[in-house]
Amino acid sequence: MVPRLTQENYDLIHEKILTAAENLFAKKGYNGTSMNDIVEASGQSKGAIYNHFENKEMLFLSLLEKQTMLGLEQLKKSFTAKDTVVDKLRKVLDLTMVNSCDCPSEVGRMQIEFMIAASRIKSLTSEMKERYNTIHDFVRELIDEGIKNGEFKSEIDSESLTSLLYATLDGLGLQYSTLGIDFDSQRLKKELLKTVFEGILKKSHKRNFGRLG
Amino acid sequence: MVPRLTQENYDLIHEKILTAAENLFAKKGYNGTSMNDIVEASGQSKGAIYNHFENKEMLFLSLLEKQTMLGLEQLKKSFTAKDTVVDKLRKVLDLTMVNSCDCPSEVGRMQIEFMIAASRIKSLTSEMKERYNTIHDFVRELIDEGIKNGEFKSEIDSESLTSLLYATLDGLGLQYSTLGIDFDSQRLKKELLKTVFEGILKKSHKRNFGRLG
DNA sequence: CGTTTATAAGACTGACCAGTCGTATTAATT
DNA sequence: AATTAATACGACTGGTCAGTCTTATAAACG
Repeated sequence: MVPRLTQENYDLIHEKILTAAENLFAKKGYNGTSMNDIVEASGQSKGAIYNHFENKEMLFLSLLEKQTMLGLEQLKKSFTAKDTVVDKLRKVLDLTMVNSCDCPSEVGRMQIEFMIAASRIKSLTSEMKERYNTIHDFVRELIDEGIKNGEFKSEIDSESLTSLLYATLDGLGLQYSTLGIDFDSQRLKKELLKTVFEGILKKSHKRNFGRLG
Repeated sequence: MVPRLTQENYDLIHEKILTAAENLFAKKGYNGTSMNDIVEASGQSKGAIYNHFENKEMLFLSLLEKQTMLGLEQLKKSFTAKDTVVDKLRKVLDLTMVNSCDCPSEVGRMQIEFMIAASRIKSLTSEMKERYNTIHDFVRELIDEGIKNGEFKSEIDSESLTSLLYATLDGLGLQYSTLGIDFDSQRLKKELLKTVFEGILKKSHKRNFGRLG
């Protein structure tokens, strides 16, 4: 390998492309953003972009991968030793609701849009599934932990419940981003927690939940 | 007006276009279906299609409108006098889960795709919002009825709960149609009902619910 | 210093697609 | 039968866009 640029310059360009793409996808969506838009915004040439990323889809997946990893990392860091599972789930909800409802970065929206575009393409679907499973498993493990440590009723089905929780968040994000429905996300979050935890918490833990919720 | 065709012929062509479009949108999605596809499948000319529908978006909205109305009509017909609100909500869920999870017609999927495409266009967003409100209000009225007749706890917020319920269904449909996640929809439905109604039903109604759920 | 080669540049290509427009057809009217 | 006008027809247009390809540049190396 005889690179034309130093590693730092290469990385700089890589980052410039990613940053420009991230802003554009967030602002104009996946389909609404053309590669030429990214050329213009990044100040890099088309040749450069196609040298760094195989195609538009792979560029998007890189972005998604990065965001997922950052999100999970952030969550794990925020967990403390004395957090109950409910506390932890509340933190997951905090992060996800910010992304899906207040949409500062519109991560949720562009992800949903891409999922739909990608769902026609087999290779991409499996990559998206993997990413979905990463997050899904993270939540399911928390719920399992709650069953094990006696916070939640033992008869609940953690698999189904995870699907439902995650689907709800996806759905809220979808409604927000497509219809622009201005949810009072704080109130909604409270209601979601109250309703769901009312159904799954053991009686002995409900008083404790009420104090915190 | 001096129509070339008899009203019956006109209606026949109208229906042919709608039927062809419905199948194509369901199979290939909104973006994946070109007007030429619809020309081919319907056996009608482009001119004919643009004579019947202002443009692709309006054709799609006609379809959506029709499906919404049919769905609500079907629901209302299925309600009986001795149905509790829980029974009625279960019927709503039945219909929606069939559309969003078993996806025989992929209504949910193409709707979601269109919502995303349409959300960049102001005029369409308001039409989608109207449609959303129709269904949302239908569910909210049911929940209010449940609060009034004493089935549900009086402190629940019917507005938030409706958003949550509907978002969950949208989210499940999204996950199914984009990731092809093969939910056991019967199990999920049970879990959703159990969790949510555990949280909102008054104690005096819970035994009754358990018998039915 | 000249060769090699990874990388960048950006004009260009080929395919697609929503929508138009001039023409043809035929039902209703006179 | 002739006229009128709603409707159908389908080749065509103008524009978009992902991705390619040729050329240019500059870092590394002998």
